[in-house]
Amino acid sequence: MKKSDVCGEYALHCRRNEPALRNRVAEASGLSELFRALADETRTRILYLLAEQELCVCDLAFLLDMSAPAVSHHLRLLKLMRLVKNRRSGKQAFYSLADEHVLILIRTALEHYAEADEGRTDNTTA
Amino acid sequence: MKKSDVCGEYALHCRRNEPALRNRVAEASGLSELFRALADETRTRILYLLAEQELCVCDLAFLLDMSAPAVSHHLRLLKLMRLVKNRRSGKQAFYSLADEHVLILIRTALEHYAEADEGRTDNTTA
DNA sequence: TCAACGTATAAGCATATGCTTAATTGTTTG
DNA sequence: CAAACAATTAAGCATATGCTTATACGTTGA
Repeated sequence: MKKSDVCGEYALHCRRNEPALRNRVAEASGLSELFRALADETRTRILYLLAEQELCVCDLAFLLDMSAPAVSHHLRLLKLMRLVKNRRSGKQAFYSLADEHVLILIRTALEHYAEADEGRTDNTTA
Repeated sequence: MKKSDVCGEYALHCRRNEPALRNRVAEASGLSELFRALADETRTRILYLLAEQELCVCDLAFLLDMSAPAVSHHLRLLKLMRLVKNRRSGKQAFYSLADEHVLILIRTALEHYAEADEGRTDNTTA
């Protein structure tokens, strides 16, 4: 895309603050990676379950009514993003939350969700 | 999937706490929807930019070096999730953050990211 | 009212994501 | 060592997501 295609290249409101804004773009780099790990219903369920107590793969498979491979697959991603940690005890692998950031994220999301629903009384608009 | 496939159906650690855990599964419903809105690099960039100042579509298109339709498409989703709001001024539509939840989410994610990177000194493990 | 411009929507395509089944690894126990 | 079991990994397929281009909408100003 050519920059000249937008807004005639002169009437931009961002121009006077452009350096700061460019910084923002750079700083946000990689941010979505973490959110992508949270962007799946199964994974948020897993995290919220682990917030209650440590669980093994088969526990999760049972509670979520899913196959063990599917759960394992999700846990792998969550571990990669440092959202969960695990310890092995014999044949089983017990997973738990890696830190409290996950809780903050989930709690904030729930809050937002609640407030967003309030505002949705006039939901006829697009 | 049959429940009897997992862990022999008797040795589950979650059984004594099953009601609470089932509750968790239910409560987490819809949580991922919000995170999905944040699970895209372009959208996190947009939000982080709007955290700096109000901007119109063409500003964003310029700063992100993207087509206006693409930006508009993302803004639509963000608005739907109540993450941004907009006002019109003439031909232009100015977007800004809807509330402070977004900032908390982004800030927490950045924190987590920083700490996760620290722990990544021994990155030979899986 | 017509042309120009900023924004929004629609259709179509390429890639990404998540599940399933099947096979593999690793640990315990006979 | 062999069998059983929990977990993981791999391959394959269906769906979802994000971009592009083209088109439509809405406001401004001659």
